[in-house]
Amino acid sequence: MSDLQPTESPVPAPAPSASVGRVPDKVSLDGLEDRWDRAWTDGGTYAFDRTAARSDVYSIDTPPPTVSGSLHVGHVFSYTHTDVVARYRRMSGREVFYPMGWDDNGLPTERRVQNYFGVRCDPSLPYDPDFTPPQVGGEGKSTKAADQRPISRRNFIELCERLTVEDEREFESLWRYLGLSVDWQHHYQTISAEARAVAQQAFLRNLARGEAYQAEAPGLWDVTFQTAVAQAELEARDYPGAFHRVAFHAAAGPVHIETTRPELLPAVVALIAHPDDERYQHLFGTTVRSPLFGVEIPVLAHPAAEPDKGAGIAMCCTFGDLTDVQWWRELQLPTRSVIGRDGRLVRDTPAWLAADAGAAPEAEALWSELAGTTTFTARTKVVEALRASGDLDGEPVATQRKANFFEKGDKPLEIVTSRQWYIRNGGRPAPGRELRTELLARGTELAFHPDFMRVRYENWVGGLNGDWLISRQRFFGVPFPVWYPVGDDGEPDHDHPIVPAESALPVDPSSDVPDGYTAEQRGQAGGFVGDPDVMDTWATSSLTPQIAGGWRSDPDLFERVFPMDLRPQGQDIIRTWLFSTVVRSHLEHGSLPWANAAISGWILDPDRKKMSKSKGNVVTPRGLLEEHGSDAVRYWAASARLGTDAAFEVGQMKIGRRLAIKVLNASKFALTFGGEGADVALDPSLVTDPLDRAMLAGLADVVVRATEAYEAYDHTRALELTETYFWTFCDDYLELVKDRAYGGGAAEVSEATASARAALGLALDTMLRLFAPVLPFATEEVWSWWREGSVHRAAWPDPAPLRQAAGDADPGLLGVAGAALAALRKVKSEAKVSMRTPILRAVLAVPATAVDAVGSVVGDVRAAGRVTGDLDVVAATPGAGDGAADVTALTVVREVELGEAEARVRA
RNA sequence: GGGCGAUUGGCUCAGUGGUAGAGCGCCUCGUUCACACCGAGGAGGUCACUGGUUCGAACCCAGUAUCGCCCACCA
Repeated sequence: MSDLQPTESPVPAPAPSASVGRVPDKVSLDGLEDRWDRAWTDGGTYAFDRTAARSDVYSIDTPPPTVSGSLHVGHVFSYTHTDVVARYRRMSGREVFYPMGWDDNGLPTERRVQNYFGVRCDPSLPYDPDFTPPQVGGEGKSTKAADQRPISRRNFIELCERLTVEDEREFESLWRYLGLSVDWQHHYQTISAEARAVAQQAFLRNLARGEAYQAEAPGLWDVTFQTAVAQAELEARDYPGAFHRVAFHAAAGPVHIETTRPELLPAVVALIAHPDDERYQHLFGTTVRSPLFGVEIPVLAHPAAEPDKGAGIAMCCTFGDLTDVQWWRELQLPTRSVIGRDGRLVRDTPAWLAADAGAAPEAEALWSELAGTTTFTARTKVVEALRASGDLDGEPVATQRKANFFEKGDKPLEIVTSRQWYIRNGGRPAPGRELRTELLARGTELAFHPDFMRVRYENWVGGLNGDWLISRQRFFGVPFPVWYPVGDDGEPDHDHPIVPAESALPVDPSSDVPDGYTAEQRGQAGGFVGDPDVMDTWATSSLTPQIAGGWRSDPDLFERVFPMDLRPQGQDIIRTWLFSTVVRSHLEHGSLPWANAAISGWILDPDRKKMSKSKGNVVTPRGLLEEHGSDAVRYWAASARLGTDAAFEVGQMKIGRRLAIKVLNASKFALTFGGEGADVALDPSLVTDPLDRAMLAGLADVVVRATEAYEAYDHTRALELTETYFWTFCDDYLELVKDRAYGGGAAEVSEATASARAALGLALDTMLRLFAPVLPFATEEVWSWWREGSVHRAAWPDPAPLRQAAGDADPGLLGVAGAALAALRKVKSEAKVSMRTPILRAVLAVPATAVDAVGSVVGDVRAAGRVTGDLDVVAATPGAGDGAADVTALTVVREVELGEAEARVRA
């Protein structure tokens, strides 16, 4: 929230300086998470400096996790990606605005509060300031609505806030343990007063500009939740059905149609075939009578009818599907609704079936059997009646069809006519086409990572078939900040909504009273009523940049963070969260809400299936982090590229753990050569040895390439480059130089020794910075041994001092030396002797082009290979011209004489 | 039906025109004083398939197959 909520720091941390300058005897990853989390909190390491200019800021529109759910490994995965980016940008000199939000608004919270406290929301009730819930903790209690006490919306929201505080504390704790470099001073809740005010203010501005409007129209309706739903919340699922071949009656004989929804027969308004369909030409312009109900309906032509579907002629009902809506609208058909909001057939006899209005008596009689039944029961009854009347041709043929479901629902959606609020999103043909073009253009401005994710945006925007329906007939959520005048006839005037001043927001029209009215006038003729609906949860989440950035309450902050730099999110909500945020920003600010969108992939379980929540919960994120260590789990996450699904792989975490431990140990080793603990010189001018220079030259290349990778949002590449070089550094370079770095214990430090020590220091300093975004704990631990401050506030490495130290050294020389060392190791390995076994004499054959190079490092190779006598280097390939020869493959030991290691002597 | 990804050693994945790579696993060896949560060495792949372009293809083009996902599909 932009109204800052100070975060309490649970336990005072030890002064960070206590450990500075001392390399411990024994290193460990255990306990680093808690220790450094405390130190970072106390040190304000990730605090956002709100005096920074916009150009220096890197702002992130963090996805707010749903707090009434639980975090699973997928969250850990994608939030790590964001944190890696945040840490890189921070080290690159940007002031990172990285808030955390909690999505505690919406159906999941609503349901949880109902069960937990045994209440339900009734917006018609007045607020009770002294309310105490009937129960606390829902285990084993009834979840039936009848057993839940009705309370006012405000009381309900208070309970939501009370319950979500608990969840949010737990979530924050996990994020801290994972090492997210969030500035916890900046966190927000989608249920908070500020978020509600932002959502209402944005809506009022949409309304004032004509972008929000109300319409009475057929729309998708969930009968379980009894609310309208938006196109973005649809999910097509397989649903069993059956084709029923049904006869309509024409003068010339029966006309057969096929339908999977015979219960809609009473709602039929026309039969429709394709204009070019020869079979039905003679019927166009005539009328037929519906079976059972005897309603006279026209036979019409429309190009949307598909000749090869079913019988080729369709029965158009109001409303069975979206095609019906299209026909109804374009052919101006009457409305004959028979399905109510509860999913049952309406109880009152529809006018066109009433006997006293001229309908056949049998029609009304049959209707009386159907009234109030579910669609399922009605279908059975209609089919029975059709069979009895002989209008069912043959038996129903089972089929599997696709039906639209609300993504959270389990019954197919019906189409119900209702008054709803919409926001323009380019989904409508005539007035919306221009907006659609603009929004598609925004899509091309936005940098998607990876780029191919853009097509999901384009597909969605291009395929919209209506504006964004934002009203929901639910109780918990952000209410529409409007009232309607009630006329003398007692009917609300929806065309002249009464709106509050922006300064009065947030309002709840079910309890607040508009200016110029008194509370007593609520619902009275000549008075007012509040809009009963709430906004879709996406109507609030589409404003996260505005909520987190202080659009309403902190314009100074907003100025510095908006438009934001990054929106990280999952690919599944491009059509919802990403798109709706673009719509709001485009309408309100005339800009994109952010410059970049980083799309994380799915976590797949070992069977290559999307990891389900239930499976994810078996392995809790906390357990995972505690078992492997946060750096290890972060390593696993960071090893997966953006937009790519990743396997949940414990093996990768073990590798990460090994890497983190190696960082600790190798650092300790590199820091202890001087004998004076962490006193390692970082002076590039001390580096004189060819091998040291080559190592630093290679490292400078790694810095350049890793930086390019991070700039391109390719953290995986950056990590891989760093990691590979680090292992070469450990396995070859450290081995090669350790004797020289020890300096034989001489009091006077030779130039060669000083060179090795300076190179080690420079390399370590650089590699810690390179690893810091992925392994924040291990790198910070090492940093604290010998450097001041936090590595996470240190500058991203600069290749310049490395290049200065390297001079014109060829980075390939380290590989040459490594190959020479490997050849000596191989001799011992094949002889099955200890690596400690001395080599009394050897001849090293190398490619002709590498003779000089090996010669320049032969001292270090001799030491590392424990060659006590002569080590001659000769050209393996007489004659030049093999410039491309692979040193690694061609470097072999020709003649060798092994000594005996003390170990073997003892054995 | 339209689209987007993917297909490389047992596993997880790099590799976008120049003689196939990494890690894990596996095999062999090594108690080395940074690290046994270790080290060294080794085996292991006709890069899904079929054509084409090219001096040369894992990589470019066309097509096919399989897997995953998005959109459309309710008569």
